[in-house]
Amino acid sequence: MNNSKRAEIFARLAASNPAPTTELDYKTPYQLLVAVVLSAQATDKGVNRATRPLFRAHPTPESIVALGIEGLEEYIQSIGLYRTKARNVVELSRLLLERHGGEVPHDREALEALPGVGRKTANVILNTVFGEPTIAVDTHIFRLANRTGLAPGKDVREVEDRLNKVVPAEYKVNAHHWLILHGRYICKARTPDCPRCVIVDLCEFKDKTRE
DNA sequence: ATCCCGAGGG
DNA sequence: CCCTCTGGAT
Repeated sequence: MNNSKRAEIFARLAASNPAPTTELDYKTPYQLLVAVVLSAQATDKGVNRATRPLFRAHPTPESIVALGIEGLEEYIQSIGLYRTKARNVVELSRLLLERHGGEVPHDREALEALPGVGRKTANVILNTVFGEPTIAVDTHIFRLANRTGLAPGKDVREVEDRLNKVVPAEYKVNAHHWLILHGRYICKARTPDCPRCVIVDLCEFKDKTRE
């Protein structure tokens, strides 16, 4: 796929998507960090259902640490991987207080040093909280990038590197949100909604119904 | 490569 | 019933 085609794809995604936003409910950078950690292998709806009452009762790292692992498990039991996540979130909150004054650090190394936080989560925070031009490649974006031919790669890191080379400068900060929304609602895993897709004509996948 | 883990979609 | 969901750590 050539670059003018790619530029056209980003232009259309920009035009067809609403203002960039996450679908996770949160009020502070800390809450976003917790919500993203909880979202691993879980749906955003499920995460929001759990975090709404959680954040109402325990909005801060101090409060989550006080709540403790077992207490947190009760809030997030309906999410997959809840034991690991409860441990990670309480420990992560403790480390935030210990190392960063309870604030979410604007620093990739510091973020990835927190339990439960890997490259993908760090990229979401850097982009959404700090406005950096990072692209967090999740399952949606990985599928979209490969399927369409936009930025094919064998693993998540390769797709991320290719996307970073290919995204036009003016879309760097918002590209992540448009890509993920398109992957989630249009270029769906099982049943892609090609009739409603604004880039079908540029897509290498358009005639197939399955990968 | 495998485990952690449960809910909901198709 | 099988698969997927905004992964990360071992």
